[in-house]
Amino acid sequence: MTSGAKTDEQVQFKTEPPCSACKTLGVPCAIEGHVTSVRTRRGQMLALQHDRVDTAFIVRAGVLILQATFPGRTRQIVGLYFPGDLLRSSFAPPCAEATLVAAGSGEVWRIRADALEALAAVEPVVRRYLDEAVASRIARQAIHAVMLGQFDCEQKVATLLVELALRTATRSSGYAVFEMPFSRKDIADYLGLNPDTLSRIMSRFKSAGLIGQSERSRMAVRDLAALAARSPAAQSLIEISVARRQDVALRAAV
Amino acid sequence: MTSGAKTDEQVQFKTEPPCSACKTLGVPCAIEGHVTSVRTRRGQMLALQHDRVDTAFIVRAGVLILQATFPGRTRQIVGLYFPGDLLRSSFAPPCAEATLVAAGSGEVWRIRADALEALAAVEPVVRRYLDEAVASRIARQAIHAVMLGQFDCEQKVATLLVELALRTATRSSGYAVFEMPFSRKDIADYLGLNPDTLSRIMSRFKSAGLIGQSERSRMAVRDLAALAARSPAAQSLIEISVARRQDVALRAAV
DNA sequence: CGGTCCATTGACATCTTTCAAGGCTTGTGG
DNA sequence: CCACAAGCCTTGAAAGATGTCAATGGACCG
Repeated sequence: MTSGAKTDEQVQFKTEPPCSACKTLGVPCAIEGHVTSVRTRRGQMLALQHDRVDTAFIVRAGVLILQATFPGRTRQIVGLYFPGDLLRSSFAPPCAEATLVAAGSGEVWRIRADALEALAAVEPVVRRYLDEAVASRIARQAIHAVMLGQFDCEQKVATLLVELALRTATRSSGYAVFEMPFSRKDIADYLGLNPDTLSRIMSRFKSAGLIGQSERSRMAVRDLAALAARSPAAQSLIEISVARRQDVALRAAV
Repeated sequence: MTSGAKTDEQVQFKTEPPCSACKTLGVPCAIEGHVTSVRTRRGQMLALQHDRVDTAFIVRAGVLILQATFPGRTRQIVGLYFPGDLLRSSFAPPCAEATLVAAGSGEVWRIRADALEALAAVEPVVRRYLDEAVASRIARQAIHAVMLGQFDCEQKVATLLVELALRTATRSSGYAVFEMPFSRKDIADYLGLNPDTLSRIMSRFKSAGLIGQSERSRMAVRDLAALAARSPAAQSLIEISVARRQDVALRAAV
């Protein structure tokens, strides 16, 4: 690690036209000059506490997994962080072996939480970004909780597929195709199922024509509407997805 | 509702010695002059969006329940809010019939989110309170997610009892006694169980001597250590509880 | 005193996990 | 280029846990 964490005196007011990254992710470019950029590859662990201080991570590309393990139990993935999402080390529960792992190759910005706070104090755009990122995280965790507590296994899988499709899919000849940087075990640990059960559901979805044949690390959703019909949370996820895009468009227009 | 929401011009800088409420809950008293105080009684619903604007709630006494229901499923309680906790309407997932309900009698401060934000901009104490309240909420939701996804039903119940004991119990002759402002169904909906199963677990705990005979809306924990031993999350909850107290003590000392 | 709501408990059904075997994919080394 | 090994995924059968339904009992309220 050559660049190290930025210190407070480097934080200063900057006004620039929105860069392309701002337009697509909603992350204020004012932050860029103050971060350490980290490239990730599949399975790479990121230290949550850097130099023992509260640290913030902003996902630029790829997906981050925040997982927690309590003694005697298998791990639970408590959150998926997509491009534009923000994560702070203080989000991780104490005493829970919380770790942050890259699901696939990608890029992450790292910045000391106090430096980010200082930026937010002088840049209203940054403040708004922080507020929204945090509120949307809590709302999404709430959806995750409903899913874990109330959905049966088929609904859980449908919900995840809809979420991933809305987040990262590109359309190609009727299919919504997206990278699947998770192993079966990862998905199972996110949904609170076991891998065998998950495999059964996937097979069922395949034979029902909802998804295409899996090509290892890539997923092709054939009938997103039918999938959404099986997920009680679909409407909420769509709403969030729409809100995010409008929000980004709005910010880019400013 | 006679007082109505505070408007922006009412927000101004105030510096006072910490009041007793600050010392016990960690909520900066600078906020007090700008809030609408609401008294609650059991089952009372609080409108999440007041006058269609993002609203913040700060619990002063009692417990608030944030619940969400997706179409075709029973409700899930996604969070319990104890005295000192902060809640914003943007924390509720969209399209999910999210409602905020008082679990028992108590007091809640209500303030427009933008007014609170303006306060935080000029009062570092308020800013720090907001940051910590939000981070601790996310961390607690993560613990909730692990519980919902990985714990068996006995561990879930043990976890809730430990959490409530740490939050609100008073010791009396060896027992940790606390008010139980939740019905069996409330608890079941928080833990992702059904009420019948929950009842069985409670009976099992009673005959094992972990808890005393229930006296309707009051719980007496007989052997907190044994209960904690059955909850993989006990250590985390204790940690959070200790951190909160130290934090409050620290702030009161300033 | 009777009614209503909530909690408890048993019997049973269902869903999910567990365990084990086998197949497929991927990467490595000859 | 092929053979082989390792890991992951799939699938069946059986076991276990949890949910469902229904009956009963108790507390609170009018």
